[in-house]
Amino acid sequence: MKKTGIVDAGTKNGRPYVKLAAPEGFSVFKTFDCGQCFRFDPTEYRDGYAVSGVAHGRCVSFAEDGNGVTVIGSDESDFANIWENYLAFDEDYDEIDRIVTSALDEAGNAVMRRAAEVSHGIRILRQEPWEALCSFIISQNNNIPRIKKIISALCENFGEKTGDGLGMAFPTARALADAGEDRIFALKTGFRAGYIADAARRVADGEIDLDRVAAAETYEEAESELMKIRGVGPKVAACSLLFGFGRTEAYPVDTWMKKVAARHFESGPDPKKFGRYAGVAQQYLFYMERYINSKEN
DNA sequence: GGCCAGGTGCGTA
DNA sequence: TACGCACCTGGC
Repeated sequence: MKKTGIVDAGTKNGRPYVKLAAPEGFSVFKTFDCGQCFRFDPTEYRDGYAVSGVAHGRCVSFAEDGNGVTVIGSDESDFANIWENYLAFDEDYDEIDRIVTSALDEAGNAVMRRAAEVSHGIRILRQEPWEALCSFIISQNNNIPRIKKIISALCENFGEKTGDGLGMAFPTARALADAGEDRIFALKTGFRAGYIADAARRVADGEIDLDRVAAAETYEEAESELMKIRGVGPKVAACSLLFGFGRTEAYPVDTWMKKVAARHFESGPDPKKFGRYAGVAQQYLFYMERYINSKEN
């Protein structure tokens, strides 16, 4: 794998930035468009594409153009300590692609090659566990614009200002537990208000220890711990584990993945065949299906 | 007006 | 164990 490195760093318009030699094929657009995170939006960027948002309690922008990727709002130390890991730059996606496109039978591999091609450049982000858990509780029976709206409202009401004062961090479990179900419901969370409150209380009280979930030996162990929370079923647990706990073997099955199974496979792909990269395979198939769907409509 | 949106819990067979 | 159905809300 080509080594990721900083090729330039400095300050522009009062904000630090680092310019990267990013891994070949890394796509800011696809990574932040594929539905894995809800706090980033496209922003104006000359000669390229950029998203801005908040993660790990910091405001940050990721910009891509013909020359590479720039992280705005980050100095060299933040990049090394936070964003390099957030973007999972230590993962070798060329190798992962080889694995997920050769795990099935001939027909299945052909589907996977197509999915990997359409999705080329997506990286599974390493988001904060609590934020991911809470976000995917909100995602159930919901659409992306409204999920983003609700999360933004939670941050505005119960989050703390980011260090640079430019944005609001995702509220802690304690903050949401203290807020209580009624105030969470008031932000149009609907029937999910009770779920969010339950999750917040259990996490804040230490009844559910997210560090222990992260350190769990087996997937089943981590899953069953999360599923103690009201409103967390297999799908929400899988999304949380994949996007918030670094469990790349998690394989969330939602309505899109059911469409994938019906459209492209005799009997849906067996996630076990993809081993510890089932989640990446899932994300590729998911992205392909949504891509196909957007072309048809 | 009814249906759907990146599910889940609950009641019923 | 395996269904069907309701659930808040907003957009079409």
